[in-house]
Amino acid sequence: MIIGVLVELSNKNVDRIFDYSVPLNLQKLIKLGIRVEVYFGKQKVEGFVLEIKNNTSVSSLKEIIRIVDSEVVLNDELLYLGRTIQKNTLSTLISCYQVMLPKALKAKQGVLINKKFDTYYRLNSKANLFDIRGKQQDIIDICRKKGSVLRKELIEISLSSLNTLIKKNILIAEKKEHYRLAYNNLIAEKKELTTDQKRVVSSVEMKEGIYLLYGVTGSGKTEVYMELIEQVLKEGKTSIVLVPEISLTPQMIDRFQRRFGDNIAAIHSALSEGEKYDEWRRIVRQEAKIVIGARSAIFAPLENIGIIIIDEEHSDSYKQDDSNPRYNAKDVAFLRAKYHNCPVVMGSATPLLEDFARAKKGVYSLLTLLNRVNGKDLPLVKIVDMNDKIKTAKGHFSHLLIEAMAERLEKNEQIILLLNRRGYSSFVTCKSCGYTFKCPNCDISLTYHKSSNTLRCHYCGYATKVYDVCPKCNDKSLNDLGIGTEKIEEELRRLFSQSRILRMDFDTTSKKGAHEKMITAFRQHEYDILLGTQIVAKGLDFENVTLVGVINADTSLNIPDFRSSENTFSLLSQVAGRSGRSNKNGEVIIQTFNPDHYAIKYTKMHDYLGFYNKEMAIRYELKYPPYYFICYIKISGKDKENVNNEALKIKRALDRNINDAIILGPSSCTIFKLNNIYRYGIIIKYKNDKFIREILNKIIEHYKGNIKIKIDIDFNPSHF
DNA sequence: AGATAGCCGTAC
DNA sequence: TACGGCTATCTC
Repeated sequence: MIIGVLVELSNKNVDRIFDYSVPLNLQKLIKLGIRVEVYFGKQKVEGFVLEIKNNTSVSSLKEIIRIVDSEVVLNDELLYLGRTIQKNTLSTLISCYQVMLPKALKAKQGVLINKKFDTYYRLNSKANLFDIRGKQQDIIDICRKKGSVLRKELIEISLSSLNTLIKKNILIAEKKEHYRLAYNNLIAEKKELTTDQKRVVSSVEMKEGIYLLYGVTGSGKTEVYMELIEQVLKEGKTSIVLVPEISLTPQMIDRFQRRFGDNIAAIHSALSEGEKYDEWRRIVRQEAKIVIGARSAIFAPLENIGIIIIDEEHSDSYKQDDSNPRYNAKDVAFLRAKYHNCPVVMGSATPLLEDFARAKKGVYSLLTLLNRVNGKDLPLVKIVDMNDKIKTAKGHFSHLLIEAMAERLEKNEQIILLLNRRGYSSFVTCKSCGYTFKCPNCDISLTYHKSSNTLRCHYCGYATKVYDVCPKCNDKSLNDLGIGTEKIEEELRRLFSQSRILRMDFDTTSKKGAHEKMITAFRQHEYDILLGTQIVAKGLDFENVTLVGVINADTSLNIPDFRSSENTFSLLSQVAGRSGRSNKNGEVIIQTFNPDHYAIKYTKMHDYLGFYNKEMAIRYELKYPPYYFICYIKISGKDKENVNNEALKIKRALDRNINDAIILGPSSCTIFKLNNIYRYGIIIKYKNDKFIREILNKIIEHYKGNIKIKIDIDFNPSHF
């Protein structure tokens, strides 16, 4: 028997199959997708068995050292997914398999994470139970009753009696594996669905198909998901629910647990690697049938999947963009749904433009929920023009916002304040009028480069000198790059010294469980005002919140990214949706330097369709998705000259080989120099991807032996 | 990734 | 001619 092994080394030069022979005694244990340990050169490495065959062209074969797993870790479906993701993302095949598995199963890191065991005792059936009294008798009674009893429970009766019984060979110890997490298996009531929700549920056919559920904030999308999952569960099938990490709160998990008990497995970043490993094994053993998790949960080793749900589908967190493989969990969801012949349901109050376009075109089926479950209208949105100095006397707070806050506090209602920090500090804004420098070619904010003291466009490479006077208002207050939550908190305490203020941002929530505690405290009205960054915008459901204030709507508008308007509209609409979710009417106040910007205007009107039409026209004009696909190529290395030269060579090669595409760059990346590595980017806008991967593959092949130049390729990047 | 073989410069 | 650093090549 000969097997083809993919070794666990992340290098393009060894990212292929190497043949090994298998000693006779191990042959019957070899399966596709199992891991083996082999000598590779002089080093011992682990690898995945991807081929089982009888012959090879290799003249001298080595034998494998051992089989690592008792069970297959990559089933046929996962093996297939890995190959497909490799083809689509042009990453190494090994990285595609590694991304599917918990770190505990990764060579090197894995050895530190073990399964946890508990000791149990049971009665020795051959033991002589004559002449036993007192506490020993109590222990024996419990063991007789329960069969197998946890050591801890018996110690509570008497440690010495337990030890005596063990010594007399009356009790036999057993090791049982235990999971680090526990779920209640009590299954609670479910809510009666509204007519709207029922209509949506009944429109989903349980076969291959992609649905886009467009439902306004508070329209009860989660109830729809749970109803669909219940149907699937009744058929004996399994489900995956993807949510952005930020909205995978304990409340969310709790909600699913109350409905589905210990059928669920929740995978999120707050879990330790050991806990993730345990959840993974519960899934493999088919003990968990509903997997809830962020991006990587799409690789849950479930069999017989009946539905895949993608909540907040507009979220950019479904795309992995910081390391290889740069995959999108949505694409993987579509592959898995096809494999299992089941539907994918993607839901959002502000669907990603591309997805709504596909729904309109009929590629996806559109489902809508236009009314809130509570029967109330969406909250009233007021816009404050911060250019108007008379309105903004008190620091970052307009009079209108201060008055509205005072009014709500008077009524003992709660307030959420959003400090928009997205894209913080990369662009230059005028402090007095809010003017931002933009690229004349791309309509994208210019980024400040300190080293050369220039403003640059990261799309086309356009560069200009930094002005010290604002061209719009001639004021000399350029370059004030944003504000921090601490500063706002200070102002707040001065303005509302009687109120209880809770600040929530990435600094205050980094500790395990801190996020949950804060949310619970706010829900129980231990605080009046919740001040935070994006973290307060998503999915939270507080019934006493009647006012949402946005301190600065503009920062995310000025990000040098063609999606900045969409992201701003999305963020503002989402945070607005936190207001008035229960029986009290809600209000939203948005402070901005760009009151006439369409992203702000359509937020005010709660008009997703209006925004969609306007933004689509711009995308068409500027040749952005969904009219064009985008591929971003990053070329990096230590030698600036060398990197620049190679980037130019790549650009020329692309120009020669691709004809119906627009190729921009090379231009320097947002962080041009990082750890002494220089980075250049090339953007390809294309319609037909047939030849793109072919030529990019050749470029990768050409540079794979070159240690000086690193090439990263990102198809459909979520941002630049 | 990590080991090794080949190539060139410099030091005696 | 001996040593060392740099680079290209190979690992079943």
